[in-house]
Amino acid sequence: MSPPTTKNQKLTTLQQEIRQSVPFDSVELEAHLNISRTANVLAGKIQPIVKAEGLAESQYNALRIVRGAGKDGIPCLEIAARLVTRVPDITRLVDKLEKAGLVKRKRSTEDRRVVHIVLTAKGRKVIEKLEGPL
Amino acid sequence: MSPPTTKNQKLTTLQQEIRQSVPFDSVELEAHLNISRTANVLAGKIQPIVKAEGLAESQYNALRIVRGAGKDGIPCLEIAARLVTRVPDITRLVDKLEKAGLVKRKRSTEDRRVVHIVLTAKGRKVIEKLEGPL
DNA sequence: CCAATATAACTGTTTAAACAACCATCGTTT
DNA sequence: AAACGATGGTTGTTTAAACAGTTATATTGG
Repeated sequence: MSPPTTKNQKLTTLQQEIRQSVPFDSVELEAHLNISRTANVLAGKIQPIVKAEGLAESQYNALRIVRGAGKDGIPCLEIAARLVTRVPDITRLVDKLEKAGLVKRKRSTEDRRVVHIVLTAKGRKVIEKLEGPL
Repeated sequence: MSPPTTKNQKLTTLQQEIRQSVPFDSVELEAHLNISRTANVLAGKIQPIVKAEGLAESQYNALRIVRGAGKDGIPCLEIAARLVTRVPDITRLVDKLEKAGLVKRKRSTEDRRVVHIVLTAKGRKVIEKLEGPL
């Protein structure tokens, strides 16, 4: 159905680029696909950089949040709340960061339910090392 | 993208919204986070709709591509190439669609390497059912 | 004060994504 | 036509995401 497109053709819209022959049901849906695609492309550029330090993108974002919290640290759930993408399992994400020695857990004394996450020196070094390439 | 207005507080930038105290390293990075976040929010609205039919978003997108291919079907890898987000494991994605009875595999006679994916009547019905809500 | 409810974090389990290795078939070269 | 590399799909395995249920502490209402 789609006419054979040549490789060097100039493509302008997403519909052309993915050779979609059927019009989108709605402009909202098309917008969403465009945005998803853009996010995906950008993620593809960032992933290999942070991966060089053994981090996934969400882990790197979490690490930045922890750094922003300062030396008092930040409660676990607050990290999840601030992450740009929803992460339902912040515990295990922190597990990995802690296992890598980038953060450490500190049980709060005021409210013994909350666990504050604090950046370690190693964690700071990793973030700073990644600042340039990113 | 228009900043969402929450109950008590007017928020203008992503930095404020996620209460990020540290400035972003670069505008590119901030842009990426904005886009990722937008994509994530939109995905959160679409997911529950397609999930009602037992589909993940990538599965739904793949199903739309198969529909666009018409009755001759479409080679497996061509689906992967047209998907907006990278899916390295198109085989198992098709596995699930086939198991759900939404598509069927058809080995090509001209080139016995390629497998054409064809939409079933059930698959078409599911797509049409989802067109409204989406 | 005690029961009830809410909150913060953890754990178990299922499902999907990511990466690599593999098999079958085709086109080409000699 | 036999050998070669390229292409299209599949399979195995590791890792992360998603969902639900559990524990421990805090807060609230009677």
